[in-house]
Amino acid sequence: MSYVIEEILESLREARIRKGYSQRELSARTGIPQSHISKIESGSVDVRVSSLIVIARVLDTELFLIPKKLVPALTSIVRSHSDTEYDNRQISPAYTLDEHLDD
Amino acid sequence: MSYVIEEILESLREARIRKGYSQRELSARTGIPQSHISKIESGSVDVRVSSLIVIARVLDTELFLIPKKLVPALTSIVRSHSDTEYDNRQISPAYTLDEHLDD
DNA sequence: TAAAATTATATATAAAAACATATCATTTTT
DNA sequence: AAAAATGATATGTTTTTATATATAATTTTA
Repeated sequence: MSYVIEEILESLREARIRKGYSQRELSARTGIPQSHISKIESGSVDVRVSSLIVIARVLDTELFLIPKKLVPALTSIVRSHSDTEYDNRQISPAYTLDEHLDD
Repeated sequence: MSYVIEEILESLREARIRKGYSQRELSARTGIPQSHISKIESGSVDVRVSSLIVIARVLDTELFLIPKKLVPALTSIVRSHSDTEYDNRQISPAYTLDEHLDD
C-alpha cells in the first residue's frame, strides 16, 4: 500500500473519530456497508474514488489534488489547524486579581 | 459525476498537459493502458484510488484529504501558484535607456 | 463482570474497473 | 496534402470492488 493512501485512510479514520461516528453510523450516513468501511479503513481494498468522496463529504473533509511543490505549505496549514495537536505554551496574564496564586 | 471528482480529473489533465505528456507517454510511465487513461480523464470510469495515485505521482502532484474549513485557504494558495493564470500587471522600469518609447 | 456496542471477518453474488489489443477519428507536424 | 501523433472507442477477459448478510472478536459502558 502506498504512503499516500495510508495517509488518506488515516485522515479518514481520524475524521470519523473526531465526528464521533462509529463505522455503523458512517455506514448509515453514506450508504456504504459497515463491513466495507472496515475494509477500506484497514486498507484491505483498493477503494474507488467515488466511495472515498462520499465518505469524505460526510466527514466534512475534501479530496484535493495539488502540485508537489505546494505540499510543505499545505501540510503546515493542516498541521497548524489540527485538533489533535494543541498549543500548551504557558501564557502569563497581564495582571491577576489573586496575586498570591502559584504557577 | 461529483464536483470533486470533476475537479480532480481536470487537475490531472492539466498537470499532464503541463508536463507535455501525451496519454501514450503517461501510459508508458504509469503502466496504465492509454485506453484506460482516456476513460479516466473523461470521467467514464470510477477510478480506483491506487490508479489515481500512480498517475498523480508521475505528474508531480499529490492527493490530499483536508478539512473542509481549510478549503478556501488551500484553493487560494493553489491559485496563486498556478501556471495557467499569470501575472500581466504592467510594471514600470525604474529608468529606460530609450526615453522616447511609448507605453 | 455482564451487557452492549463496535469493529473485523466470512461467504456468496453482482457490478464494474482494469487489462490487452486493435482500430477509428481527429489533430498536429512535416 | 501526406504522414505521424494523439485521443477516443470497441471487444473480450480477468480481477477486484461493492453489496447483503451473518457472525466472531474486541472494546466500551453500565
